[in-house]
Amino acid sequence: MKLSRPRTTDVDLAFRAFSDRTRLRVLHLLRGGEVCVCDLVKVLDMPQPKVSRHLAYLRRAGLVTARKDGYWMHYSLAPARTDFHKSLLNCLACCCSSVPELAGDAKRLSAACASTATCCG
Amino acid sequence: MKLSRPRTTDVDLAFRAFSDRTRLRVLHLLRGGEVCVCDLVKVLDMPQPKVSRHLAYLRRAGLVTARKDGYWMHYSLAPARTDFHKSLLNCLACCCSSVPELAGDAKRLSAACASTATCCG
DNA sequence: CAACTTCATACGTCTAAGCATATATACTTT
DNA sequence: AAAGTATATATGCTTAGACGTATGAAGTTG
Repeated sequence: MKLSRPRTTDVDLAFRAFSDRTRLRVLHLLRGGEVCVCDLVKVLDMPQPKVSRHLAYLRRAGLVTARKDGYWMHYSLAPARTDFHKSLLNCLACCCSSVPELAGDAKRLSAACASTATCCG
Repeated sequence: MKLSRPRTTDVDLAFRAFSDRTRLRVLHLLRGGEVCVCDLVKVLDMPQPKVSRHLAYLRRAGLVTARKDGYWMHYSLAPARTDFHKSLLNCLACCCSSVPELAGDAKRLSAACASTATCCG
């Protein structure tokens, strides 16, 4: 007989989502409003499939929502429905100074969105 | 040349700590005050080395502190020094209803501490 | 419709991490 | 000091998950 492992809850999914550096960076970038995948790829300087894979995880965990617009897929933070979700987003707001990449990410995102060579421009 | 991976931060350690069901249960049990390892073992009904291993993780992540008293090692939640840490503990408080084991754990802990066959008694 | 762009997913590989078991350490009691 | 209790760690195994690469699907433009 196989040992029954505990059912995976939203809480598990959420904490696991936050425990990967790439996903944490994505979530942090989305705090300023929706961003399309191509801009995330530019800002994070990572292969597109890697970014998409992490976005899929965040979607499954209910942490982000996607909106399709022509070529582009825009992602945003899902509105917090529970107190737990709110606290989690609060953690996100608090960890800027402790995670080295976050400041640079925010800067590069503004730059990318200001440029004309982007879906935002 | 090897690809340099990002340095692991306290934030990473903390989120990873919370993303394991066993550690989440331990942290939740400690919310009521310090608990010794043998009681955690009873309440969680897990092999002692497993519990100790997770406690070691939580100690390294700065989330719990240990106090030795004769036979027994008492663990408690580390006081939150940062806003991030506070938010994280707040998540812990919010997720009771979403994680099925937590309610039963709390009950079994009271029972264990009320019994005479324990270090608390 | 053919070429091109954006994004998602499938596949195989490799590493991180959880587990059970065995063993070591620290302390107490006799 | 010998036996017993509580806790920590070491070892080997197994699985989850992150990665790069290749490919597929959806939409746009000429």
